[in-house]
Amino acid sequence: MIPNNNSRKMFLEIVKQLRQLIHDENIAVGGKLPSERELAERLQVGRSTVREALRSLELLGIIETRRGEGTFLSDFRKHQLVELLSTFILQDVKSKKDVHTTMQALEKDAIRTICMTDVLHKQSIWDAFLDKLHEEVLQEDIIREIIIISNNRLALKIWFLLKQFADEPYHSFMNVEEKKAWKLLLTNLKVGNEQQAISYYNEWKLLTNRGEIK
Amino acid sequence: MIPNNNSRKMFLEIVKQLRQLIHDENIAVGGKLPSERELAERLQVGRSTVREALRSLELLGIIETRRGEGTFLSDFRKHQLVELLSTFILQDVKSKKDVHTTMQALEKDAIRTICMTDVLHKQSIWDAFLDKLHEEVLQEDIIREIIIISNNRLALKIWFLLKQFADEPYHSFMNVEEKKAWKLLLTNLKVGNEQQAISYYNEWKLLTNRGEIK
DNA sequence: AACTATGAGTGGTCAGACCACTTTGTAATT
DNA sequence: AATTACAAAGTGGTCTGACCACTCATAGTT
Repeated sequence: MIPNNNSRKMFLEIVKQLRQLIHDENIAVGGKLPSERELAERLQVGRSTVREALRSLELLGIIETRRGEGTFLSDFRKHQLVELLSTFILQDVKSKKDVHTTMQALEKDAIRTICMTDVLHKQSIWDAFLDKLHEEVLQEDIIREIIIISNNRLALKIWFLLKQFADEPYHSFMNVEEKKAWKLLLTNLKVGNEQQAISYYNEWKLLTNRGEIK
Repeated sequence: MIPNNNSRKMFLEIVKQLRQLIHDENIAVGGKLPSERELAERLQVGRSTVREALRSLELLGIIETRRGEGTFLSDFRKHQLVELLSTFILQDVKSKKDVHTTMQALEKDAIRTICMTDVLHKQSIWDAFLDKLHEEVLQEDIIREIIIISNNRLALKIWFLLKQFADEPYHSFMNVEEKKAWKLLLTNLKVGNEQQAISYYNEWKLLTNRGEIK
């Protein structure tokens, strides 16, 4: 229960336990964490050790501290940590390509899952999406909805994380051709035609890659 | 020169200065940084403040510390962020089913990618794998190889991470039936027959889920 | 009722003390 | 002379206690 062995790095253990604590106490974004002194006592470590863990999470943008007030869980999906880290990490083209490839894997799987599940593709929501195509619609909005409906929250979260590293097609509006591909995709989706749906997905992907040189 | 104002967050300043120091002294990857005590004196701050900055960089994977030896600049291209953030993301995902589903999405995509790419499926390595099936072989070993060959390092990283949360089929050896399914899978894989390969993949998945109640 | 002062609570920083571990140099042994 | 054993120095890991600066609620004053 108490891994206070010396060989292990205690501050990493505290990071782990903080994660657990946030989950157990159901602390929401913006919520307040226990004070450093209280954490030290509860976790049976010195305050400096707690601080090392907290400072690490702060640099990551996971928490936010305000002197005199306390430590708060922050919305790390927004903050600039992605920019900070991307300068170190996903620099080379190969990595960016991996991001897109992996996102496509998740997207296709969502489509396939929906096609194979009666209760999912036989929903009236697809007609609502088809209507939406007459308005201005962002590429990412409709895809996000599809992944949501596929009912894999983990995949959704990973996809959401990756999207912040991906730049190209997701933040733009659809043009006429893309809307056409989506119309065909959705039409096949709502009758559970996996083959055709994936086929039109691939067609859409070819369209969004306009201008990109690989 | 010395921003020891109280309003500013000192440890963030130290992070900045450490980056400057690494640049100025031209410390290469694997090189040694000054000791914590020396840094504290040179930067005119307490050792604990230096440590908070160092621990942050360590959690980011930018530096590496070895007790008794010192602090070293590490290769930050092996990004730790996906692991870190994903573990924080995974906290509120209760269902392990999502983990399995997502892993399967990555696995299937690797198989499909290989089938669709001549240079990948027309490799002699598949014959080597078929030979291996005569020995004791772990489920995860062969899948890992497939994802590696699909040449998406990000997907591999995510898959590897998820595997730590998934216990069921991956850590066990194959039985006779599973080997049979794999044999058929690999046979179709090496001729690029995507449909059949996926089909036998699904068959294998049914086998590994023996005893599991969903 | 509005304002002020005070104190409790919180994060920010520092100094000093051990501990555990690695390396290195030196003394003892062979 | 070579090897071994041991002691010391250096390093990161952790804890403690002490201030400081700041925020906030509240008791007290006007």
